[in-house]
Amino acid sequence: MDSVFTRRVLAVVRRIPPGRVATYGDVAAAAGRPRAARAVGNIMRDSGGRDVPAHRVIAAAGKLGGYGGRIEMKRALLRAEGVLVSGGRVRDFKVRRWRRIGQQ
DNA sequence: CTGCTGACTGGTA
DNA sequence: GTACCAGCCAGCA
Repeated sequence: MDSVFTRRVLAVVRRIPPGRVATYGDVAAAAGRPRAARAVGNIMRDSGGRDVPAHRVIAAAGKLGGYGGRIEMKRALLRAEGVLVSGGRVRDFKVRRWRRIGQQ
């Protein structure tokens, strides 16, 4: 069974709109634990198979972060939503970043 | 309980 | 710009 924190994190990630991205820290904050970015990463790693757009969760400063060793797939999914990636960074990160998730 | 392990982050050099 | 580092925290042995 998932812990409360895990469920909250998954719920938050599911609210990220297509074409937008959020950092592990943003998700952690939205889930109520601003400093649990690493824990969020662990949850994303184990979120395979679930109905969760984990590819929209990236690292700080627009860096891609990980994707179970399948970064190419992460880039492809983002590109399919109109999010361009170059030099290992999401372009227009500041504009595409989804903050304050949970407040609408 | 203790002690790792990370899809992390912000600070410093 | 890059590199290293301490702090962080859920999950698991």
